[in-house]
Amino acid sequence: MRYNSPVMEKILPFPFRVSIEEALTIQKELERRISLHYTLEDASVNCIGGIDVSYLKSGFSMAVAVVLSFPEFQLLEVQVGKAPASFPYIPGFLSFREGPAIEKALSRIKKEPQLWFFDGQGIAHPRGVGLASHIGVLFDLVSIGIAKKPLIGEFEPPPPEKGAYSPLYYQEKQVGFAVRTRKNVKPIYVSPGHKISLEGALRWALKATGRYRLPEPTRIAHQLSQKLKKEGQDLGPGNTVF
DNA sequence: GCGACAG
DNA sequence: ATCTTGTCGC
Repeated sequence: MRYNSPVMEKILPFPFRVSIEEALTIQKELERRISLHYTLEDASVNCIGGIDVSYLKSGFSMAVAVVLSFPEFQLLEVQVGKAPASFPYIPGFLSFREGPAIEKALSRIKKEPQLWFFDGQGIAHPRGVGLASHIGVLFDLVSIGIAKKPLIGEFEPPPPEKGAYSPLYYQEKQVGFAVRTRKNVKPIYVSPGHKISLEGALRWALKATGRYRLPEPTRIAHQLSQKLKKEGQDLGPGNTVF
């Protein structure tokens, strides 16, 4: 796992530890590098990844990255990354709070999934660069944003049937979809992160969904994240920044 | 100014 | 996200 060098030339050496002003500049730089072109070869996708972040009493954030086989959804790899949660949570700047831990977890992944799922927005963001897009461009990954709640935009509630969806618009443009992954259950908000199209993101979000509201990658990552935290995993595969 | 506001 | 138990319903 390495940084997308062209991007890093612009935002090294501290991609996440920045001021709001610098964060805005970085987001602008990353946004222009987002690709919404679908390049995945569906038949060759046999591995998908998911990342979720939880917070520890210690003030650290812990990111859990999981790799699942596709379409079996068997757990193939788990990596953990911890870092001080120094940047505060500010809607529109989540990447800067969770980025450090995510970078740690991603850097330890050995098996490379063809597609990554993030718990947050992709391009459905005030400046078009949500968590999935931000990390996607930074690490040159194909990514999709899977959010449990909308951040921006307008949409009509999709029909209460499993698989139903409606477009999510923001400033005249479609930036994602409100998707009903289960009958009579609240929808999730799907938007492309990087190197994938709107339709591709929608299709893969549904293909990666099993019997639960959330797609398997982020669902499993979240489940493990909560489990590891509860068991006080201050040891294990995860180390610390600094 | 008021309300909204991923995790 | 996090603080927190049981409980109603598909």
